[in-house]
Amino acid sequence: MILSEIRPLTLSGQVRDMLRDQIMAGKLSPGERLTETDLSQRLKVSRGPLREAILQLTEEGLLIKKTYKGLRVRSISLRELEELYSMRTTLERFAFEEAWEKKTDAALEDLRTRFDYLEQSRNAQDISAAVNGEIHFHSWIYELSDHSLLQSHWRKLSPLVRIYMSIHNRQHGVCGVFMDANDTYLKLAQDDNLAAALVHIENHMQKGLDQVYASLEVS
Amino acid sequence: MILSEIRPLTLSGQVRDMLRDQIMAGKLSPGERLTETDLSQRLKVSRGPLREAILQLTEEGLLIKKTYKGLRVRSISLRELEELYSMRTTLERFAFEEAWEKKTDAALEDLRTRFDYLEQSRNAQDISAAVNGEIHFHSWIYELSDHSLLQSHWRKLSPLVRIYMSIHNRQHGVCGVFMDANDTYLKLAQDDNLAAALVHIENHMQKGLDQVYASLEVS
DNA sequence: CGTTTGCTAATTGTTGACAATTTTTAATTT
DNA sequence: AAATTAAAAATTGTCAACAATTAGCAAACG
Repeated sequence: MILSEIRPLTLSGQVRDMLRDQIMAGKLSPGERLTETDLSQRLKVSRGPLREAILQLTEEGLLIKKTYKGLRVRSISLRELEELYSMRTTLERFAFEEAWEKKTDAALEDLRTRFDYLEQSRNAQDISAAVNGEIHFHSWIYELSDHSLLQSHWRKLSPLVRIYMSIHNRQHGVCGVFMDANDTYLKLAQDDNLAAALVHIENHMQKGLDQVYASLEVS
Repeated sequence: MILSEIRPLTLSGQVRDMLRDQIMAGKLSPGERLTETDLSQRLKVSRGPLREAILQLTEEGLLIKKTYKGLRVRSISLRELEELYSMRTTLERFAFEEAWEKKTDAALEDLRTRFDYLEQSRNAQDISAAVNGEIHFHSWIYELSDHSLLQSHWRKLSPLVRIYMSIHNRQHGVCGVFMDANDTYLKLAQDDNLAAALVHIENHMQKGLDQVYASLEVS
């Protein structure tokens, strides 16, 4: 008999996950002001656990909180977007360096599975699933790195990536940012050339930024 | 008239800072179990703000919290230490790349000031001040980078660096880990050779790790 | 004697009321 | 009428009591 540990789901944890999903899904739009009383009434939860959830989302960067002033949903400026790209490039290059020697056939099979899921969600035009798939696809290298500190920094960064993708996808359709780059990513991950993979990450990110600039000029 | 914004210091914020200081200073030893009731009585604060402080310190990695199980002060294993060094190398190299073009005479003067303060604390054998000085010295490049996302990741990492330094200094005296490397660091920061500086960071960190290994073999 | 079961004490999670602070609104003054 | 002040309404921060969960221990059972 195989049993895995059951970890109790605290109320504050459930609230945190719920709010995160809502923000990702764009139900709470960027810049929007939130009040604790309203949230606690709508969620049928007292303010204690709600405040704990809010605090965690603040640490993740999804909410902005000022003492006695209130709460706003994070919005991403162009400047912050540039920072997001450069930071992610740094972390993901490091992840590749750490993980490269740990690749196995099983791990590569795992990556292909994630890729297929992503493509499927894309074709189905399911924005939410596509964003999840994109994050899950790129999480692969971090998990493989087996570097828990790096993973915790990726967990800190990924919500911002998600929120940006959600915004972008809603504006430009689901086939937006990383349309074709991911199959190159998949190919290079399967190859045996670390240097080439590192270069691709750099290009991949730069391409994403360029698309953002382009979409800004149009609008 | 120049006035900076006054932000009210909430109770939870004060508790957070107080607890962080106590952990850094080693008043709460690694692995030690803490109970909320005891802390709230000793700090003369109700459990609400205390829990918020605890939550933040958990996010910083200084405390480990398990649902319904309790609270422990973080202890650093050798494995985690290796991760800490590699992660810090990655971030600090990135910070140098981002900040290199932004160096000014005033900024370099600032760095020298931080260096002097650090040396002074060292000579005075003031462990707490030396750790603060070390962090402040190395924070310089992150501040100069003007990259707020990078800075927030450094803020996440630095408490772990502090806690490690505290432990190490208490065991081996204040002149421990980075004794001579910092003046090289200072010299290279003032020079005009980015590549050399990047290499030094790598060496700097590796040297720190080697010292740890050496001290482990002795004990 | 070792194991299991049910109880008790201790600890964490949650709640609703209260205090401190800010924002809004209306009255007052110039 | 515009600007300033003062009361009020709304919102966030804090507290103390209550519920849920865990850990320790003793009695019951094999």
